[in-house]
Amino acid sequence: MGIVRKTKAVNIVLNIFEHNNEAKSVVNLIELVKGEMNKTTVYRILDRLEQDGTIHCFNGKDGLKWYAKCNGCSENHHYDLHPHFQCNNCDKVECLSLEVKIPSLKNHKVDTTDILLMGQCSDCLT
Amino acid sequence: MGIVRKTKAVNIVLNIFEHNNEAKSVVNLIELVKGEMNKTTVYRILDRLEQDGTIHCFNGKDGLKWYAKCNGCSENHHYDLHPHFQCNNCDKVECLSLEVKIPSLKNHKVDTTDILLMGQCSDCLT
DNA sequence: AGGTTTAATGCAACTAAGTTGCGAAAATAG
DNA sequence: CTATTTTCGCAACTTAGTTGCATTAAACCT
Repeated sequence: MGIVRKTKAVNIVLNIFEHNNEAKSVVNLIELVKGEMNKTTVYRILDRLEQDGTIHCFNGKDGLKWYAKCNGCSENHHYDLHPHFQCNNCDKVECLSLEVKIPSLKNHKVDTTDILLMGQCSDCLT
Repeated sequence: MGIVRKTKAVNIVLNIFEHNNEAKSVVNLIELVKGEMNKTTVYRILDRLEQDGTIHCFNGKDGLKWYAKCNGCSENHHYDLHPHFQCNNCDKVECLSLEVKIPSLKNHKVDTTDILLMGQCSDCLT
């Protein structure tokens, strides 16, 4: 069970994810809402939103935690298997709506994947 | 330019990677050589071995740095594009020698990939 | 071999991400 | 409007990883 009360802080964080579709690092989120709430609160709200299936979590290229809005996820099912792209130049992360076929492994059960492509984004290529 | 001097500490670290083929987290490596060298030294040796193409670096499921021996890498070319598998139960990481086909993205230049599969390893399945 | 150069190490102090415990504040139920 | 219980703020903490500097030890040179 994730969010049970719609507090001011929860709304602020939700707003950020609803206004643009970009993934955000926790560090960046904390910076964005500095003055409006405490960093502990940010971590806790993100946890709860993730449990609800509202957002999903993954690791960026430097091992930092990133979050982005979910599309079609619920508390019980996380369809987070899409890859992410992070720009080596501007650090921006995009969710990619591609299917990446993972060949099945013998004697292994694969539950989730974390696929990060790195390179130059369209803005930084020009 | 990575390793220029074969010191006692370098040999200890190299030995660990040569003796078994498993990937190791930096945290685990520091624990393994505690008493024989300083953690700063471990980080610096790993940096240098990576520059030489002897080992390669990737992020584990919790954002920690992991290293494993390279196969066919050199200082100038890193063929590290193979995926890794990390067990959700015992945390062990394996290098997978599979090709994962990444569909090309328009307006993006993909330089490297970091692909982590997570689930149950063969030891933990039985 | 012995002395010199310079890479590598140890140590301590630091940075930054993320966590924990607890008392206070604020949603929501009744 | 009050009581209950979640959520928040704060401060203190943990842990991964980094930095600067003085010391040690490879390797190079005659």
